[in-house]
Amino acid sequence: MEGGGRRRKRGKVELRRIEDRTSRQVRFSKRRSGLFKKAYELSVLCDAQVALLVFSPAGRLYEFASSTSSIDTIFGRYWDLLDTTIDLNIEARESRVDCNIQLRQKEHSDDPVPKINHITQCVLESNVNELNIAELRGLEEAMTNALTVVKNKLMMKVASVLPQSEKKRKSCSISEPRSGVSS
Amino acid sequence: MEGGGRRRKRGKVELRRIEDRTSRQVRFSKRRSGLFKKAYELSVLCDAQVALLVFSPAGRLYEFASSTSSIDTIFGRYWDLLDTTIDLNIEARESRVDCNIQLRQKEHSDDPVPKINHITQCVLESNVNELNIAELRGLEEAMTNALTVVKNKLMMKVASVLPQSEKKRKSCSISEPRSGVSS
DNA sequence: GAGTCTATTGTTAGCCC
DNA sequence: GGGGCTAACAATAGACT
Repeated sequence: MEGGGRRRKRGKVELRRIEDRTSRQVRFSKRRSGLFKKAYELSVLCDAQVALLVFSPAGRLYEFASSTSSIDTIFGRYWDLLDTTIDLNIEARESRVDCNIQLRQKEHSDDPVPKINHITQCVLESNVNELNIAELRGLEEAMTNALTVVKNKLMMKVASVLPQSEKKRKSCSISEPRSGVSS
Repeated sequence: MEGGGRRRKRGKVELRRIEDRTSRQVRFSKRRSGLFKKAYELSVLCDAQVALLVFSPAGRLYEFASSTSSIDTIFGRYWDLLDTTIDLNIEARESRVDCNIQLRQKEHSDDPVPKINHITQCVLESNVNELNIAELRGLEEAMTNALTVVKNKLMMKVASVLPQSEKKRKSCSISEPRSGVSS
């Protein structure tokens, strides 16, 4: 078996991106299956609701949801917990940009201890035309995050009023094409 | 070490719900941290986008998102792969709802500054959870437009400070990493 | 790519505090 | 609830098919 000496020397795993493309792909495949197995075990053993989304570097989607739920259900529950307030005040002519985005987790009935998940704050003060690069980056990121939240809220809201039979229909649309599951 | 005999006899893990409440809670806590660690390692080692949501039986939420993204972003990407036209369908059904935010937006489509100003009117102090579908759609569009303006400003700003020889290259964006393993 | 093998590292069950 | 300990299991890196 071993032929010419020991076959390997593993060494501890360094926690950084694997540079070699092939090796990274192999690692991804193996660790992904391990991760999904762990997620499954947690959901069964401990009766937990688990939703897991993984996009490979190539853009392929892998998903898991604990058996009693769907991904949409679990993420919807997540969003229901977020008490989202977006206070976006931009007055370009007044030379002032003020962007404040907060995502808070509401109290859960079973758990009286409120937990703050995210507090993203971006307060910039100047004309949008006079913002420096760092400020523009901050504003861009804050607005991107806020926009994503709005989109997701919208989707959940829309889905909640659609007939069940239409919720999962994938159809052509005006959205730009994306890379995705090709299988 | 073994003192008065061996301390335990583990046996293989049975894949079924742990009945004892305390034991299940302890298992959940330990396995959850293990799962999140695995998710983190996968995202770093293999450069994958990972979103993980776990609800404990008690209803407490635990979440993880790979450092370059947020849960909202990753789930939005997931949704984009599946349900790109739901909002269009519902728009037709709900067309009787007045989308005045959207309409006002379009009046100024040639001038970015008034666009941004309109966000003030649309979003100021609004609670996203309480918006209806039409309002969410208007908000989405307004924010998308404003974000485009910010991105363009940023691009121009970056170009203006680049050395002449690099101006023709598309500049890479430097986004700072976020918190890694959430616990 | 995916599957097999095995030495090695990594995880965790059952205790304790 | 959380943290530490250690032995018993489990996951997996590297090599090969």
